[in-house]
Amino acid sequence: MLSKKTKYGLKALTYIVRNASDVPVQVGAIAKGEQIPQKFLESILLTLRKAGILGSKKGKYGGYYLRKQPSEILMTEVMRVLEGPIAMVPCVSLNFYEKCHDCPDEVSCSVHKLMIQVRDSTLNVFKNTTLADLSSN
Amino acid sequence: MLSKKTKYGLKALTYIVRNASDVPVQVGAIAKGEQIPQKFLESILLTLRKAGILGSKKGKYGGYYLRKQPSEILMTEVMRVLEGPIAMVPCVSLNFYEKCHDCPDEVSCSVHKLMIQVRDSTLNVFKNTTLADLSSN
DNA sequence: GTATTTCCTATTAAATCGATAGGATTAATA
DNA sequence: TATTAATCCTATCGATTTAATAGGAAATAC
Repeated sequence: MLSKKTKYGLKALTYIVRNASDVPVQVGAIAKGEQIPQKFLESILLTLRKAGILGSKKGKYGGYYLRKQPSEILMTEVMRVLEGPIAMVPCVSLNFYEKCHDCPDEVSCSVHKLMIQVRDSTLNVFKNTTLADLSSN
Repeated sequence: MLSKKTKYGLKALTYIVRNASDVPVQVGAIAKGEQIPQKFLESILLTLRKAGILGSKKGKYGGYYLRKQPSEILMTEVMRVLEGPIAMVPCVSLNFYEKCHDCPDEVSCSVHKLMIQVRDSTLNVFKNTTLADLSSN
């Protein structure tokens, strides 16, 4: 299941793309426009800022803005920041690899083989989709 | 994340394929061979039996066996029984569809579009993989 | 009839998720 | 400089889900 965090994060990002102007987009506006609990959204945008995807400005007329062009923000990056590993098991994760201890041998593991295929096919979608694609109608 | 339930279930199924004979395969043997807590495994195999994937025999020399040929058991079926929906959000699920209430319009939802692509690519893997594929070395 | 195995229900401990609370920090502007 | 408005930060909480365990009922081989 996609977490609410990720879902809200994606919606917020597209909202920012669609409402970008010379002043940053405020959390309150996004929360209202996308039906997201504001305090929850605050923490999500903070995560995206710390990951370098968003920039922010404090104080009056402050808010959030994109650090890169929408067409340069890949879903691989966004999903890893918000949702964590793209792979369904740590032992096939490219960015969050972990050996699984209940598995004597990865190569012969049936689950391993299947999950590599799932990872690759999902990865293929994410690396060919940018925030610009998401934001277009 | 893939649940332990699904992981154990897949391992158990391949164990049954690899150790099939004229007598059913016992839970204890699978648990030992695949390092799975036996009581937990019992409930998983019960789920697979109720779904029609496994058959069972009670009492001495009882155990579990496949109801179909390994090559006829698709991962789509197994995954839906063990893990539930293949889609990451209910609003793009083929077998477990649910409207999402925080979304005024599915067609224009950016998350929706992306998740349909992920669903289709994952589905493509599962429908082209059988238990026989998993069980071969 | 006894041992062995699956079947069934209930419970529990731990982890995760979604959300909230309350205030600290920063910046615009009157 | 005081006020207002926004992000920033930490902590916490309740609900849900997950992984696992417990205990015994039902069926079957011998």
